Amino acid sequence: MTGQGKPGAIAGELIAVVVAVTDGEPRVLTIPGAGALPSGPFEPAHRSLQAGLRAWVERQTGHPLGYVEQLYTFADRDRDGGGDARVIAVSYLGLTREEPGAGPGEEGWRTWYDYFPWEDCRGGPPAVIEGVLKPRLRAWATSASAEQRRAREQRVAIAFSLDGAAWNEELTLQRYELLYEAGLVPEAAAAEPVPGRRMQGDHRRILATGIARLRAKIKYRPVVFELMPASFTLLQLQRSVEALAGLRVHKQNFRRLIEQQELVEETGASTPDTGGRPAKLFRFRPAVLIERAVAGTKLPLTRG
Amino acid sequence: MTGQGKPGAIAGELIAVVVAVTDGEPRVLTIPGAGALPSGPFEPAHRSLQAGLRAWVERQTGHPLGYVEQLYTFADRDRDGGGDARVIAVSYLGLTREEPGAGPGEEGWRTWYDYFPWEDCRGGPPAVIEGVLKPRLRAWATSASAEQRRAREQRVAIAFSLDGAAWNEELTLQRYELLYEAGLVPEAAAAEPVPGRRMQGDHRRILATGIARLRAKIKYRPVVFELMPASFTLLQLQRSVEALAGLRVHKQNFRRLIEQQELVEETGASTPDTGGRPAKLFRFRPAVLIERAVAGTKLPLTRG
DNA sequence: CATCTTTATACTCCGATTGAGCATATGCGT
DNA sequence: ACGCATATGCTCAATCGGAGTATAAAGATG
Repeated sequence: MTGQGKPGAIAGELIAVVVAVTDGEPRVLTIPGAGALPSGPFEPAHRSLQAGLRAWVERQTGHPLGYVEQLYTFADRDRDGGGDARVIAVSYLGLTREEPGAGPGEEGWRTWYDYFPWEDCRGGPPAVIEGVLKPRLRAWATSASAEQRRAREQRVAIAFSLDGAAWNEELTLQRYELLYEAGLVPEAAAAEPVPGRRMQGDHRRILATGIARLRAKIKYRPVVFELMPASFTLLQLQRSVEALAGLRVHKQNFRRLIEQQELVEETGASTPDTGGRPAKLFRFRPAVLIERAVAGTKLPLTRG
Repeated sequence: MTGQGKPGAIAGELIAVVVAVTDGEPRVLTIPGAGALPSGPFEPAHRSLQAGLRAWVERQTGHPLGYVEQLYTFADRDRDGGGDARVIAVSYLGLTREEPGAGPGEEGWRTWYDYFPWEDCRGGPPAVIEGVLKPRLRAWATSASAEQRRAREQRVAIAFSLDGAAWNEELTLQRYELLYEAGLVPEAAAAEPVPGRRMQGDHRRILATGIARLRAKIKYRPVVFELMPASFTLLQLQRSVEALAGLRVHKQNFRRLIEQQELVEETGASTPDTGGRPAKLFRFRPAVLIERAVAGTKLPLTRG
């Protein structure tokens, strides 16, 4: 209360959701075999939390994280065994490019839709939702008391857009939490879990947090940059955005918005390997980077 | 890297930005005399970080925090003396109502514009900006090398809307950071600090973070609720939003937006003490609370 | 070479949103 | 009764944003 209390001794842990987009697929860096996000201790030698995170992610991937953003800090009792050792875990979202041969070989990049199949709506509504999630979530809602039932039904309806509303791609975390609460994921000791690769502990939850944050952010901050190569076509840029959002967007409107914001400029070159008419190559305008870092961007992903 | 490293021993601290709106003024809870935000240790007894925060804020203010949101977690070397004891400080934003006589008397509520006079643009652009901040920030920019100079000028121009753009009320943190970087605030050991009450350590920075977050949030989440009494007039609601944003909004458009979103419903009663025609009293629609908590709200505060 | 396929790019249309102002209603004080 | 102050309802125009149409420029195919 007074700010003078003696804090109890605890340990610090850093967890990273490191994202790249390769060939139009959103990928996340994992520890191969372990089914876990990379994580490491926060050491007194680190200058700051972010410095600590950067240090060991760069050591592992071999190239620096451009954009780093704090996600969330946990210290829930049920994370650790319940013993005396409390751990404060600070999770981060980091963006990078998956360049071939940069790190020490054994990198575990994986499409994040392996973990959340229902989040990929680029080819229309995924069949899993209608076929598996919807009936099982309905059953879960119905099994509750009348009081709770309406609340559950409403939450399910909103999260999965069952009420006819447009799919809201930002609700990744809410959807995962619903599935967890309904006991439909292996992390919640589900007898018959729903499709989707599991992760150690609460790592899949952290990943969901990162996806949700990134999906929200690309709409108003120019963070796609960090995920793109030096030059690219407008369609490649669009595909990257679509990969992250898990949604298709109107091509012409996408170009209109990108161009009217003057985020990019032509390099002068063009690439013929698009299958049709060659596309002009673009690069991000360096001046805009500073400006937009603070001011914001727009992308044609409607907010519900 | 492997997630198995032994984390170093450190301490946990919780810092709260507790906000209320009283008589159309945004107020923040401080430790009287200390010039500090309330803060307390994270104890192993706490179930989670949020639970710990709620526990002692409720004990102090006497009424519960409705909305609590994590702001940021720091562990910078320069926060503590530089000794061995590293502290991980987790800061939170909490919303409540400043009800009279609820807590043990000595509560230190203060208008947050005491700390950031330049953030209150409700009566037009504050004179401090043109009279003090602008010349001194310009001087700071000019004093740099040609390379840095342009970048500084641009940052100043964006943060304080010197380029003719509309005032962006969400840039509270960026503005404070600029002033800090320019050595114009007492926390940065300024010889001749700019107006604005200082705080202990980095607490004013944390407060700026909270203000910025809240200003951004009220535009798309129904968080004003937590700050309003059970029933209120639309003008009172508008005044609260304006107090937080530090901006005036168009009255008719505000009402249009509020009503078309069906966030509120009439209580049936009306209050005559508005000075003119009596105003209808409204309350928030409980059903909408659940719905909007996830879906979002709109407010007529244009985003730059 | 004509034609088809494929992608790129330019332009149009229309409804929804939103900023701004005008007009009317309804209380109070004098 | 009259003016004042606020509440509340309505209009108008500019813009934005979603969706479609039309044209351009390559390679592939007969």
